[in-house]
Amino acid sequence: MRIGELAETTGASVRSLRYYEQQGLLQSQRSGGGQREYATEAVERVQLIRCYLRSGLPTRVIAEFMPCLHSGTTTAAQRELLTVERERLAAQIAELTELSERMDWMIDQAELRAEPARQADGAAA
Amino acid sequence: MRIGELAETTGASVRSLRYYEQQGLLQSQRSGGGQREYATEAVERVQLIRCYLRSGLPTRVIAEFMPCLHSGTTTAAQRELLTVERERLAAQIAELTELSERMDWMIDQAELRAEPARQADGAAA
DNA sequence: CTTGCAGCTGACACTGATGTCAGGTCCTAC
DNA sequence: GTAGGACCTGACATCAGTGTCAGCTGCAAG
Repeated sequence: MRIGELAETTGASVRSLRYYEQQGLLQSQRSGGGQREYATEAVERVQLIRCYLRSGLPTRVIAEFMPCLHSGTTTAAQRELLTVERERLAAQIAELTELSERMDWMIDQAELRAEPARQADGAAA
Repeated sequence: MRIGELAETTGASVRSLRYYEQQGLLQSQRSGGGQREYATEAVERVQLIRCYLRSGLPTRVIAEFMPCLHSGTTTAAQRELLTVERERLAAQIAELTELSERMDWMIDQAELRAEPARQADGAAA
């Protein structure tokens, strides 16, 4: 598959795909005149990359443990990094969960404050 | 409280606090010669702002529903925004949770691959 | 062979939150 | 009143990911 198709199926821009490769997150074969050729696994790989990016990991860090996915061995440093990032992720999830609850509360409040007259009507808003 | 103290208690930099104000996230009284004066509630406010920022909300969006917190009323647009962002947050939490699980798996794999010889020893690694 | 779309590289721009510096002002302690 | 630290504004820098443009090349269809 060429870069345009990969971009379309993953939702990443062509620009981003080249950037991921430049940062060592993604590999490609070059076919003949230098055009990138991707295996079908690349789709999943790109989705994973974007997931990590959305989670706040910089490409530099992602690049460090990406090798785990295809090489058979891992170094102590990689395992350490994975563990640290997993912790970070857990903390982030906890924080977002708390924030989500706070937003629920804010939404409740907001609805109460929407039409003050309704409060006397009853709870059937 | 002045800006230095607020910065110290919240962990935000003085620079960031001024930026939050500039973006409409934070208010301050100006005392005499133009120095910012914060009420004690500002501490909580700043923590909330930073929490939202960490969750990926841009200041522009935060600024839109910040008024809910102190004005007594909310507009339909604000409630809509809150709901949309809560959804976004929920989706983000789900995604991070999945990613976290995937990392757990990666860590397991990584440990297995660490010293291949150990695999024959048994599960007590 | 030509046409034209897709791809290539390289460079510059942008956004958003923050750092940092310069030059000036406030305010507290002496 | 003066020294010095905290604060002010404004500007420029940084980082990461991405957009975008220019100029060139690959490749498939006619």
